Parts: sequence; C-alpha cells; structure tokens
Amino acid sequence: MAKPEQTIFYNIEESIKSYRQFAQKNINDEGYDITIDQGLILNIIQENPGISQKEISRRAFKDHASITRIIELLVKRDFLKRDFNSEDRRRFDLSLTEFGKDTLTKIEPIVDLNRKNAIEGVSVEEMELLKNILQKITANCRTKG
Amino acid sequence: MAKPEQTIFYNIEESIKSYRQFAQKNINDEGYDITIDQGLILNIIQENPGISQKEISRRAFKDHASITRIIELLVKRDFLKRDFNSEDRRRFDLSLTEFGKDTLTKIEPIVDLNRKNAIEGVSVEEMELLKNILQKITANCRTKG
DNA sequence: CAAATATAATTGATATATCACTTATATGCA
DNA sequence: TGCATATAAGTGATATATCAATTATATTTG
Repeated sequence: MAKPEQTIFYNIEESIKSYRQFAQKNINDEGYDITIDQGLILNIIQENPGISQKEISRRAFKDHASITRIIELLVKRDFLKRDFNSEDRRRFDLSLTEFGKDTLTKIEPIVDLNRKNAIEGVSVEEMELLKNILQKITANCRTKG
Repeated sequence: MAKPEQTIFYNIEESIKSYRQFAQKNINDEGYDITIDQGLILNIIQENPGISQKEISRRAFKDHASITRIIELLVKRDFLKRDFNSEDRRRFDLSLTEFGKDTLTKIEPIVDLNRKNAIEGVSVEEMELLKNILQKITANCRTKG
C-alpha cells in the first residue's frame, strides 16, 4: 500500500481538520459555547425557513441520525425551537430562539473571518481549480460506490 | 455569513466524506470487518516498527486520545499485540498479530484501488496543484491559530 | 541526589459519524 | 377505500474527535 502520508487524501484530511480546529478555537476564544457544526445547522435553518431535517442533513452533508442529535442539543441549549408541523405530522417546524438568533448574529462575522483567513494567499483561479478537482473526486466516489 | 455550500470547505468536507464512505464500503463488501482508520493505524505500525503512540497520532493526524482507543480496539480484536517497552516504561511496543498482518495484506490492494479510482481523471499536474493549495490552507490555519 | 519539569499514555466528558432498524405518518395505486 | 409503499424522524450500537485532567515514568537542573 502506498504510504498514507503521500496520498492526496491525507492532505485533504489535514486541511479540513486544521480548518475546523482553527475555526472552533476562534469561536471559543470569543467566549461562545457552540460548535461549528451547531452553528452551521443554525445557519441553515435560519436561511431556509420551514426546512426539513432530511433536507438539512443533505445540505450539511451529515447523516440524518447526526442531525437528529445535533438538533436535540440545540433545543436543549435553547438555541432552537421545535414545533410540530400542522400539515405533515412526521415533520417539525424548526426556528431559532432569540438567543439562537443573537448568538448566530454574533458568530457570523467570526466565521466569515475564519474562512477568509484560511484561504489567504489562494487566488480566485486556484480556488476554482481546487473546487473542480474536489468535485471530480466526489463524483468518482459516488458513481463508483 | 456566506452560504456554507458556496465555500471551499464544503467541497473539501464533501470529497473526503465521499471518499471515506466509498473506501469503507469496498472493504466491507469484500468481507472485512475493519474500519479504514483501523487499517490506517495498522499500516503505520507495520511500516514503522517501534513507533510510539504519540508519533502515530502525529502521522495519522489524529488526537492521541483517539489513538489510545483505536489501539485498544485493535488489540481487543486481535489485530495488534501490545507489550511494555523495556527501555521506557511509559511506552508500549506495538506489533501486528499474524491475523493483523494477514488482514492488512489482504486489504492493501483494495485500499490502493480505492485511491486510484477516486482520483481517476485527475491529472498529475492537477494533483500537485491540489496538494499545494491544501497545504497553503493548512499552513494558514496553523500559523494563524 | 531531590525537586521541578517534561513526556507518554490513559481517562472522563461531550460531540459527531455511520449503519441498521424501528416508528409514525403520508401517499399512491389496485 | 384499503393496502402497499414511501418518507420523516428517532433509536441503539459502535467508532471516532476533542479537550482537559490525571497517572506514571523520565529527564533536567539546582
């Protein structure tokens, strides 16, 4: 087997883990007790009123079981409100609480800055290339899987 | 906040998750009950006799607590043998059992094929570019973190 | 040498990932 | 209408990630 360190998958893992660590640290350092995944889910819900958990799971690229549990936590921590959907009783209406909205508003600039800092020195063309290649890999894994 | 789906980090997450899913499925389909992380750790140990858990954690880009637990599992499942190190009693000597060696030998061609298939259609130049850009992102996150 | 410090590994707590299975409800079709 | 099937979400089991604190041992230094 080729040495794992020499494969591109190692670099991909390394970069995304570095980013997650970096992003989480900057949020914690500002005094917010929320994970980047939780923030991501809050953002998706706020931007897509009426969204189903299934659709959140697709957008966040997470398993629906994970979404169930993250939402549970978000409700427990009072970031999120969950009401039954009157039209489809299998579903729930998710909405941010005032505290959730407030927190999201405050962490958004941190998240934006994190992203900006992480890609500093990478040109627009490089970003396009990077995106295209990654999408090619994703497509390979999906079609062959 | 910019839409998460439009950031490069989304593409990175998407590609690495697709790859992991694809790779794991192909190993399971061949009848092996081992995770790709466990296989990775076995490979690192086999290729680096006498390696410490600390060093494994650095190479596998995993937290040392994760390594402790993965190794625990590998021992429990009889893939790995763990003896006290006579020179430094804080450390352990890790080595693959016959079953571990055998399993690794058998999954290696699958792993190689997985990697090959996942990057099909990506040129050598593109791979170099991809690697360089990812390393730039990693470096940004580390130096700014 | 003894105390301070550093290092290797473990543990506990919490969060997330993934799979398979289940439950509840909705929808489509005979 | 009534049953088969599809869909939304939850649950249980297991694996992994991360942080902080702890334990055991080694090394450094006064």
